Amino acid sequence: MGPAIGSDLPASTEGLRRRNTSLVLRSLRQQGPATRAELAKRTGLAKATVGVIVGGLAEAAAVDEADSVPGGRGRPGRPVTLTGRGLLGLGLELNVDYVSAVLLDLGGRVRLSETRPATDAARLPALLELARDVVRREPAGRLVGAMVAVPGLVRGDDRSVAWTPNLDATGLAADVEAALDGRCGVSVGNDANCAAYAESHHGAATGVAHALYLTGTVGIGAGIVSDGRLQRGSTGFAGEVGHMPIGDSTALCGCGRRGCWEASVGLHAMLTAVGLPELATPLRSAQAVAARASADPAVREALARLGQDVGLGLAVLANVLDPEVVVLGGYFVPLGEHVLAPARRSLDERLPSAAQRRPELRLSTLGMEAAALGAAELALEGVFSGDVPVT
Amino acid sequence: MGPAIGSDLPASTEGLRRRNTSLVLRSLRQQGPATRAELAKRTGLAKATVGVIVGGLAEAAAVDEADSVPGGRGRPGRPVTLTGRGLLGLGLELNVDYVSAVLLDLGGRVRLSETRPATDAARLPALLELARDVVRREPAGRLVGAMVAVPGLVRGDDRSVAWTPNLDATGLAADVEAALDGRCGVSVGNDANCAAYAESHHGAATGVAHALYLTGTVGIGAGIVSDGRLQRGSTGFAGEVGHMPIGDSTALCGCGRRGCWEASVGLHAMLTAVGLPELATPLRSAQAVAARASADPAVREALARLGQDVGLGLAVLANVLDPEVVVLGGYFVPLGEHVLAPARRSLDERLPSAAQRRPELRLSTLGMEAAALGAAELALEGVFSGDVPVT
DNA sequence: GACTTAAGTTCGAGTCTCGTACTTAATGGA
DNA sequence: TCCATTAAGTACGAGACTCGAACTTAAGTC
Repeated sequence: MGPAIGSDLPASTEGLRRRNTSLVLRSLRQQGPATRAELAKRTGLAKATVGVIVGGLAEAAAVDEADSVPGGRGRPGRPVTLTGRGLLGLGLELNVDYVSAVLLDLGGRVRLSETRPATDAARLPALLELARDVVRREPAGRLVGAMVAVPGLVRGDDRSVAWTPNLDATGLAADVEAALDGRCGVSVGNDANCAAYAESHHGAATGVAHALYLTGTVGIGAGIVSDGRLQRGSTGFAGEVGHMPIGDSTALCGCGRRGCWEASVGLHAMLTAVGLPELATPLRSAQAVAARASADPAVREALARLGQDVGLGLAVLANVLDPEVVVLGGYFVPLGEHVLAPARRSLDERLPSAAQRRPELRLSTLGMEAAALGAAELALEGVFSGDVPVT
Repeated sequence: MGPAIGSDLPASTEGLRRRNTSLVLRSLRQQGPATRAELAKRTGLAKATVGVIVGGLAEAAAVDEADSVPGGRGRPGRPVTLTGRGLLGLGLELNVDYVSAVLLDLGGRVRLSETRPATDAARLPALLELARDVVRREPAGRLVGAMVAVPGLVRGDDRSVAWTPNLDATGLAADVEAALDGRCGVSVGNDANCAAYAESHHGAATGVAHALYLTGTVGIGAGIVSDGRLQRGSTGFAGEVGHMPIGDSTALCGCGRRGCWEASVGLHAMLTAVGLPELATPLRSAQAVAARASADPAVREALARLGQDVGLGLAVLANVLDPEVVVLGGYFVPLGEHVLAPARRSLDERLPSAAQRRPELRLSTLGMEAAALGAAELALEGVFSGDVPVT
């Protein structure tokens, strides 16, 4: 009759423990270190239960116990901190002109991160070598999972890739799994989705449950975080906003149609509008434009028109999704307020009613490694959600 | 650090039982009646556990046991059916020109349903009286919850209403709660959201996990069901698609701006396009238009243009949300293929890549009571999700 | 140095799931 | 007709877990 809701796995008493363990972990992540007694109050669990759970977490090297801090009345508590030394998530990114890797621990600290340039046939070998290197350099701790971010359409199975521009990603998950000696499962994700997840955990939308991430390169892609979860859609292709019919309806898009949003606000449209050439990477191109903008009012003017179309598309997205924060990444970052300010204005003009407030527009703070970082965070997700046992 | 994910309530052993009970209930709802042994296979629970759980459900009059059906080898099983006589959800709708109520049991059967015309100051009293009547006529069974659907912006708390056109909904939840003698909690929901939920359980998108519902009256509203859950957004206003800048960018909207989608595809735009007058209700108006369309090619032509703009907006929504099925409700229903066919065409033209398939476009099958039915279904949700104990 | 306060642990009771063994109710062949 | 076979459902004990109460421990306070 109805669609599937909630987990469809039977819950055993061990599942119960996992659930409550995840409760403690999330409390430590969101509200910071706390004594067992405080944790009991925060989670609603009994003191005794928290004691057992923290014991298990300490054994798995997920938490560390600080010295007691005297000061108040009564026996002082010993604060428990989520350091997560023992549990690691690996995030990888396979992109058109580079590969990168981020090794993240459960405490949210980046243990290692590296980006290497790579193109064409050298790409996949470079990624596999990078993965091997990173894992080899940090032998301590258990690798909980790994995820590869790819600029393309990833199916709902989190493994197979339906379509990628300019690069081949068939068999990617299996290749990476082999490179890691099968130390953990490997999944594949869309780069915008991964970056969106990263922004909602480490970046400009940290702690925001409803966030939208927009990345600008040659194409335009979005990642949707709703209620803290990534929205994937029925086939995994949600957030493919580049070809929405928005902006200049006569603009010719790379896809052959007219009026796609990215034909108005993609990298090429921006460069044509300001009259500057494309450089080696989108980021370099945008930096050059930003540098020119401070001197040339015509460039600023062109960027303002671009920003207006950005705002127009964001108005659509805001009306549909009602996000709290919108993060702009990719080539938008160097352009900063040149695009943000007019985007805010056209967004304001397009908000439906007085009751609705404008979502906050922010710039990404994570740089090139946003996608890999988000992939790592997603690799660790199972622990925080209680799906993966800590012990 | 990160946003809240998953339930933040501690899980006790009773919670475990609720969870597994909900597992059995969902299996019965989705896959139909089954013997205890079959249920054990379907859910992954032990036979003994299923036995205990079914016992509890039978005691609460949630399931009924049929006679054993011989035929195969071995002892025949006794199929357990989800009749849900004992557990009821009440759905109400407060609309501009009518109020309605649906009393639904856990088995998904509509026990009672009624719609009464009401306007202006008589609206709220009519709703309260209707609620009292309906509950009085079905005294057996436990009322698990009630929900009121309202055409307006409902905040994330599921109680307070931020904005409604042409009607007052302040204190609505409390008033209904009082009318029901506090027999159950009452929440408030957006009518498009409720209707969307109804379509994904009883209507044209039954069993579809990613569905989009679009209602057409004077305004245009959407309800988003993603992974079986309603998407509400950060403030509860997700799906307010009427004022997206789509369609004829010069069309003047009731909100004072130009280019809103509903200025192109709302009821008034449609009537102006075909040159027919507005009747008492949107449905009547649309029926008159449909009647005229079969004779008048100019009307068909106008509806085709309208359908094109409908498809344009759906293309945007499909790109963002990737739904499996889109259900059109409200005034679109009488117009049927006059609008659907051109909408499908313009949607096809706008799909980004070969990898992506077009979502199926269907007409709502639920009629006037869609919203109230969905509200009732939502009132029962807590039982299926395991949040509300059955006993 | 005794008292107070609060953190953390120990322990027994209660609840739940699970696997195994058992009972029950049908079929099918001798 | 009777008995083996098959499969559904139940009874029961083991194991895991949470919880509250009692207890121990480590500080500050009088």
